[in-house]
Amino acid sequence: MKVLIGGAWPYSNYKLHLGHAAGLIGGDLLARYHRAKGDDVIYVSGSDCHGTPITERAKREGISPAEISEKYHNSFVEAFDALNFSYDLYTKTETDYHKQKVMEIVKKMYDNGYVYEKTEPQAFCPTCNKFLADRELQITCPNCGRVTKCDSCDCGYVPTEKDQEGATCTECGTLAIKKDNKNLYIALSKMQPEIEEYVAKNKSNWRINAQNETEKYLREGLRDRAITRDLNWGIDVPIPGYEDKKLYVWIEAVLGYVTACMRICEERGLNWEDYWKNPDSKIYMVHGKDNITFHTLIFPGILLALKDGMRLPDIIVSSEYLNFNDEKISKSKGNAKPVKEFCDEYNSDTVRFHLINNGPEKKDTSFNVLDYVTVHNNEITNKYGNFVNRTLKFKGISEIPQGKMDEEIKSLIIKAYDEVSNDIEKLEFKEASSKVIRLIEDANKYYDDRKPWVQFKEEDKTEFNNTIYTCSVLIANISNLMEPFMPASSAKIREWLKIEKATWNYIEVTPGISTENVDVLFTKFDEKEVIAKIKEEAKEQEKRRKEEEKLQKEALKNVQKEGAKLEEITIDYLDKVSLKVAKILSCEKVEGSEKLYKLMVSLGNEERQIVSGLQKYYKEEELIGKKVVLVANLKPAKLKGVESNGMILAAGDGDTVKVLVVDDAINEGENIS
RNA sequence: CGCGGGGUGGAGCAGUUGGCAGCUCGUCGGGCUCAUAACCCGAAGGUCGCAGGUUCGAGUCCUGCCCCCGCAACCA
Repeated sequence: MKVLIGGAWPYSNYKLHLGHAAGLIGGDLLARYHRAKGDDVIYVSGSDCHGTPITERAKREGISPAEISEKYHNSFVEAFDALNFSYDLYTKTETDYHKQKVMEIVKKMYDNGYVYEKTEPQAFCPTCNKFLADRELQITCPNCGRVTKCDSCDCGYVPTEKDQEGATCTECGTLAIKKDNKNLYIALSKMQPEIEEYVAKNKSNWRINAQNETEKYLREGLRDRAITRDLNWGIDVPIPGYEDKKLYVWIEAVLGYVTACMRICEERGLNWEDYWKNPDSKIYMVHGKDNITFHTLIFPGILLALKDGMRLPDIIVSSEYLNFNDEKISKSKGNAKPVKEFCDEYNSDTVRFHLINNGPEKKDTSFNVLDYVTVHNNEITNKYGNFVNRTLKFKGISEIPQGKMDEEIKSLIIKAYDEVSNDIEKLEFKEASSKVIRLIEDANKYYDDRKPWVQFKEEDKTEFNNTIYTCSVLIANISNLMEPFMPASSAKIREWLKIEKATWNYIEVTPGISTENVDVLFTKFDEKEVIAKIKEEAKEQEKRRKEEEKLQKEALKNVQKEGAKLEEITIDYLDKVSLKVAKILSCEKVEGSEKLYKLMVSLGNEERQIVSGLQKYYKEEELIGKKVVLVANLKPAKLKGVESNGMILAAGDGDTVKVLVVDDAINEGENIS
């Protein structure tokens, strides 16, 4: 059978962390499993190199987007190597091959009438002279009051269309305006019936989350989506009139599954259509839950729009999210553990195992370093590693003896192949890995029941030989069964037992093979050291977090300071601000605050309560009687639980701050303009 | 009422079509000595978030409530 496995294309804007690996490891597991079964497997992925976040990062770091994406592409390659991923091709979207093929495909969609042009108003920055994506627009979050980008706020709020009023350009701070913009759209709505049919036919082979998420969007009705973006970094739009735009990353990145397959087939003299247009092939897509609809709706939509018999993904392996030490993995928390570093520090085989056995298959799970170490020490090293060692390094033997295989154990092994197979094909990888561990437990039980250390001392060594031979056969087969989960240790065993390659069927070993070279499979970690290390890291993380916060605060201050200077505003903008002369009538400290004063001010015909942070700079009596400038139409706010209905203007550098005092000749309540 | 997932012995989880509540770690007791103080056997420990309902029988189905978490389309 032909099997194509597409691992999600990581976005080359950060280092690959354990959360990403948890979502992708299933792909390698499937690839190794199908190869062992003798299927023709092509397993592809690559780095997603284009899109806005990369251009932003490039600008920030003062280098080109190409350099940024290349840097992270290389770090991905290292990370996947560290985890022993067995891609047939790991490429990137920034290759001429990919770009060329994508342009051909998009042209075809256009010619087939599934891509059309539409003009809609979009946010535009007059200063930068460009259209802005949501993430390039900045507003004050109506939910938490912090400055945020328009795609989503850290507090979890997602700004609506309406919140975008008054949004400014993140680049230069200019107020964004609406301007008509012409884009190409993919006509997903037109393909709804076909996509529905596809989903209905295949969803039973998908993880539940993919089924639910996909059906939700189908119920709401598919919307056509823009496939072009106002960027200068990406793949050219192969349609005249779009020379200043690029293709949307999600459209071209998912096509990577096709272009990468084409390319590796070309290299190996195979026909890519055997995988993509063959009714008997099988296509797996492996990714995290945030990727679901791109793989179950948009990608099938693209393939359908080609109208040339492309096979749609059969099996969707979408995982939930992995937390790290019970915290959500995030850059701001600084706990995004890079895969490469973690594998170097610990053991890549058992990291893989833990990512699978404790993986976010059906719901979010947490990767806890201490749990990992427990699994590495107790489950893997003690049960598996020690079984190998107590068998092949039995005191007094130097080769695998001639013996008779225990029939009961043999049938147990054959059953294990069946069951593990079954679980893997049902996408229940956790259960599959547990079944292998159970076989190892049975192996240890068998060993203990047979008591080879007693048999060894008897005159007739036949029973002893049978025991050790049976256990050696167990080891050989366990190495096969473990191949999808822990390939490095399986490869070691194959080398010791002179087994050519991993296969998915019962095998026996050749008696007489020397066990001289056999070494320990896994070494344990010292739990105390690990705990100390975790504490140390937590400390550093906290430190980094604080520094980060400080930097952010300062940056924000600077933006606020310079923002007014940089941004030119019109007179009507100023008219929105009501400045009035106010006389301070009374002043007292706000209870429990070292900064705040509660003031009563007079505006002539009304009195107001204002809370102001002047405690450090004035004594109460110094303020009373002063005529100051008040922002009178500021939205009321509660500071330390005390309501404030305005803001007194002051200036200073932080050490000395003085309020702006108005000439005594001006009456309180007068407008300032 | 935006959508979805979850709440099961100290910890982390499994429980498919309703039929005596399981697994791993940890704890306690025992055995063994080939092995990386490892392996094997046994025990303690849960009113399955709360309340109600359907049923001969509910962790499992229905209703209401409480709590935690994730996602929310021009953002990878």
